[in-house]
Amino acid sequence: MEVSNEVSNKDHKLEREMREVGELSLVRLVNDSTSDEESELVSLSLGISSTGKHEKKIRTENSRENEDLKEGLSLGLGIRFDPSAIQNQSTESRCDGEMKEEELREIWPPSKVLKTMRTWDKSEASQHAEVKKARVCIRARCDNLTMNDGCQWRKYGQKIAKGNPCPRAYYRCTVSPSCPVKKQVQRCAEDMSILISTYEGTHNHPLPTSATTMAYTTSAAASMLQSPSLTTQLGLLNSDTVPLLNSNVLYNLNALNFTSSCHHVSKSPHLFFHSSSISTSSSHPTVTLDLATLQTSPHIGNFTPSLSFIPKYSSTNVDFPSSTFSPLQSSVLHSPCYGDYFNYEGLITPNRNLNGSHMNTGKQPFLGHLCRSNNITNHAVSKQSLPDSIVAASKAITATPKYQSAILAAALTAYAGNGLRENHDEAQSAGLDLNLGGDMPYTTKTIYPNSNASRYKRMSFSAPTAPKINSVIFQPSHASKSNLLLDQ
DNA sequence: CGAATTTGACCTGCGC
DNA sequence: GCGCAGGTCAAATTCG
Repeated sequence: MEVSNEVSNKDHKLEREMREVGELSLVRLVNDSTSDEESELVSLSLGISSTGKHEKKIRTENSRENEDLKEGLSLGLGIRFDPSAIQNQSTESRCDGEMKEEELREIWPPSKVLKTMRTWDKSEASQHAEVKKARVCIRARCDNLTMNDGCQWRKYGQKIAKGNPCPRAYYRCTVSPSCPVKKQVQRCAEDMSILISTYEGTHNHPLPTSATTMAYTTSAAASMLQSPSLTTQLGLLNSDTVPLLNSNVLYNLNALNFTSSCHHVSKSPHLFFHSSSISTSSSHPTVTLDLATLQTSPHIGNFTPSLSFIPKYSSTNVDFPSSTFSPLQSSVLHSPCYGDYFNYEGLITPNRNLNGSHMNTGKQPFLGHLCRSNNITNHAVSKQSLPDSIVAASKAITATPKYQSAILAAALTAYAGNGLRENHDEAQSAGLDLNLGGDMPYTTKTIYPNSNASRYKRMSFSAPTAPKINSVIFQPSHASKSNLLLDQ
């Protein structure tokens, strides 16, 4: 009995470690692909929450085990971060229709086979336990038990977290048994109608079209957060560039495939985010995207955020000049594309351009996408040409290699959200199927509530403790000028 | 009957 | 070192 337990524990250890190695390798890949100068980024990314010593250990482990992992990881790597791979994937799903769930399952071996792969994962992970993964937290009003992000999840645990009477459910991505992505779902204590979904990790497998938006968005947000280039160089950012990066994450987030009950979001013709935040808490750096305060206000142009940012990697406070919300962000948010990201069923519109041809091969500049989206008009919103400030911002960013990983992440997000349909009628006239995104149903059924109180006898219901985190917070303000505060 | 969920037990990290 | 809280495991249970 003891022996079998020991073996079992070793298996889990291996599983964790294998997943961790996958994450680290992926981080390296995305950085390598951005520029020649990314070697610095690689090490910084790896070192986000680890010491140099640990980093060294990771690399040693990686090289030792790399050969065995190669096969298991190569597919996911290519699809995840290689733009051409993304293009291929997208192209395939556009040409042949959405990659069906069944097809995905055929690609991956049965769970029993891949259980061995997970076992692999664990041995590495335990050795790299200190390497904390970035998380992307999404708050959205949703009546359903869970937000439909297009992925398949399997519940593996549930627990009451301190300060919230609602149980937190733990899910694992089951599209691929070796996928390291996890999700936590919990109701907001203050407002039970708000569902808080926290994503961790990056998918290492092909995703259903309906899931790509979330995947790329969370990936981009996480990359943004993890990018030392962004967090260490904030002194070079201005109020245009910060929203520039964030806008694309937020922009793409609006394509989330909410279930129909999330009408507050899915039926909104024009969406914008009241707030998003980045926290770099000691345990897990987290990007929080708040969809719960979405509004359909036509006065988006008045949206002026207050911004505070305390970079994790720098002890130096940075003062940003006051300014209104980035015109680029404003234009993006105003974009008909933005509003039309949801079709009338609240589903993601396909990644096609107005001609029905495939868009964005992954070689187009990031800003190009944004400019193009600005050209597609059909709504009664003001059209803005790209202001000089944005051009300046783009120059500033592209001239700074250290921003490139963040840009890449944002660009991937843009790719995922590219080729939006102008509206449903136009799509139909073009002979397109707007529902290519499909809607992979959840396999989970019950998350909340849990009546078994005895299980949580240790829980306490004290008020949430004051955040000890550094944060970036975008908040709406009706003041003429935004407040850019820095404190630590 | 296999797959998915539930839930008590256990592990781990962190603060004191 | 201890206790707490978050997170995970895995046997039992439920579901389709």
